[in-house]
Amino acid sequence: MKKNPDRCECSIIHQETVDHVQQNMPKKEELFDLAELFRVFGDTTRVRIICALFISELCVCDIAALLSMTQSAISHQLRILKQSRLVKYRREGKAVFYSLDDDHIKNIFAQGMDHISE
Amino acid sequence: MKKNPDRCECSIIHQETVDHVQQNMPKKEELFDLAELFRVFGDTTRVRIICALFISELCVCDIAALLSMTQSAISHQLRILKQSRLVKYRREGKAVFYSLDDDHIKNIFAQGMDHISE
DNA sequence: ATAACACATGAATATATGTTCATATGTTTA
DNA sequence: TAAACATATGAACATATATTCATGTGTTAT
Repeated sequence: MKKNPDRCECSIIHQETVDHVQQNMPKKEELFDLAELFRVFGDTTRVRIICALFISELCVCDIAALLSMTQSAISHQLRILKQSRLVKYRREGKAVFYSLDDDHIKNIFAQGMDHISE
Repeated sequence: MKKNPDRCECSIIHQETVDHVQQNMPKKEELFDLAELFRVFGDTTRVRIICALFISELCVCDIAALLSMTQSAISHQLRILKQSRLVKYRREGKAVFYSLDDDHIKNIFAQGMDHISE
């Protein structure tokens, strides 16, 4: 996944436009972080977990039962959601309850739904 | 990537909650499509292309030069964006100009930026 | 204390995916 | 028509990642 060939093999057609865009683009690192966030949303299991948590706080076993998946698989995915600061959790005895920890997810998902149902 | 073990190995703790969530969740196929859309946003190159197109319509070579990547790599990614109905294109002589074809992307990206800059 | 339960996690495996390379397609110009 | 250019695309390769399996950690109950 190298990303810096010496130069583009095409002759550049619109240098001024390219310069203008270059000057107004967000920084590469910022866009990397943005892609990283969307990558978290780009998995069916995680999307289903998030949608479930829209409706109710749930413990790990609840989610596993709901999605017919193993506790381990769910736990791994919850870790990723935790690392992205999208879910929070609280311990209650042996159980750990997860819930959403972000106000933007709902809007992002709603907009996404709008797109796919066009 | 099997997703249907015979049953969750845990005893289910909150069956009523699980039932309630199950009844109110969007359909699995719908959530698959949603994840598929976000997966498209989950790559740095595609995110950078989209951000560039926020600013200006661009031909393939312009984008390749802008991102210091090969024409081929850009072309492959544009195909994915095309298939997801996120970009459109028009031909002008030898060049093909790409632009955004969706009103939701801007909102989704703005919300995403909000999240990462928290 | 020890067994049982809920959850977390490291390693391994299978699959998905982004880039490269070679080449094909479509358009313009000589 | 042929050459040059811009773009598209199939195959190969390398990397990323989701699930499984085995096992570790933390809590409760006996």
